[in-house]
Amino acid sequence: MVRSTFLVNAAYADAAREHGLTPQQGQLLCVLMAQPYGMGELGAMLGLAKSSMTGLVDRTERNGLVRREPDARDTRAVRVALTEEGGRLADDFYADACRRIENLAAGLPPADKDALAGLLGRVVADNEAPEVFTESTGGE
Amino acid sequence: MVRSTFLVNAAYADAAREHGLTPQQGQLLCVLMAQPYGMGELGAMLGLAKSSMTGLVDRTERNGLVRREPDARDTRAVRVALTEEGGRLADDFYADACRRIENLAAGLPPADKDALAGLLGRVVADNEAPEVFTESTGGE
DNA sequence: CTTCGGTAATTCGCGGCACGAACTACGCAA
DNA sequence: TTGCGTAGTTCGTGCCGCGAATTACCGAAG
Repeated sequence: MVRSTFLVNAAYADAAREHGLTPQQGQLLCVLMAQPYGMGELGAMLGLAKSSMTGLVDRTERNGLVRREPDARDTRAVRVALTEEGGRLADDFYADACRRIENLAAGLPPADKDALAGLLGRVVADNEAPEVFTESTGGE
Repeated sequence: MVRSTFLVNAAYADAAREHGLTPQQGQLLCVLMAQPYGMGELGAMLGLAKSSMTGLVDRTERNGLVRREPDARDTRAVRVALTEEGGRLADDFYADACRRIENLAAGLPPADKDALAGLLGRVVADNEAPEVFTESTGGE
């Protein structure tokens, strides 16, 4: 259902706005919660061109949420890391976004919520790691 | 699951791009498949400010997909309608987008697909028409 | 009829977002 | 050393979304 996607999108965007973030900047912060990454890695993870990343990191850096650090192993490369403030905001935003999305399913009985989570998890798993081992379904 | 939303978004965006549309223009076409609407109505349906609609309709009109028609009852108002070409494209795009999204669940057995559709439908129904009749669940 | 508040849409200026092409600067191997 | 590949940036373009101000009209109240 496409419409359920709109709901999630809207909930996500609302959560971001309420924390003074754009959805993209929020996503960036969430990715960086785990660990710092290089620009190229971030682009791959978020599905963006390198040139798009520069701007996104620029804006987020200007807001004091992330920092560019030199990579010890590679003079060319850069590690993007959360600042103190960025880390706090990321935690808050992440929790809030989860809460809101959880809330969308509030009308469902717990068993159905579990079922839904399980099904969506399967869909994600099926689509997240394709490419390899396309044995029987002559894909492309 | 937020990630399933990304998948749907990506599938939708891909479908749009392949038909030479932006996601927003694709959405506009889909809404107009049913019938023409005024600018204000469209803004409400798509969750956009009126000033945002003007530009979106401008660009889509420039591509020859929609047309502004005067409203017989109200000289101020405008009806936005699909052109011939826009109608064809809307049909194609809509079918394609549905196919792609359907495909995301291809790895699930039919029974699970039905279950998923049912659950998501409930979530949508619960969230689409709130506001009224919040009787027992002291909502908000 | 005139006045006047509300409404439909547009215009303007701003900023975010995404892209590709061109460029810099470095890593690395031949 | 030469030269290819890679990490990031810059630049120019276009889409998108917003709020504030503006234009033009509707409709009701006086």
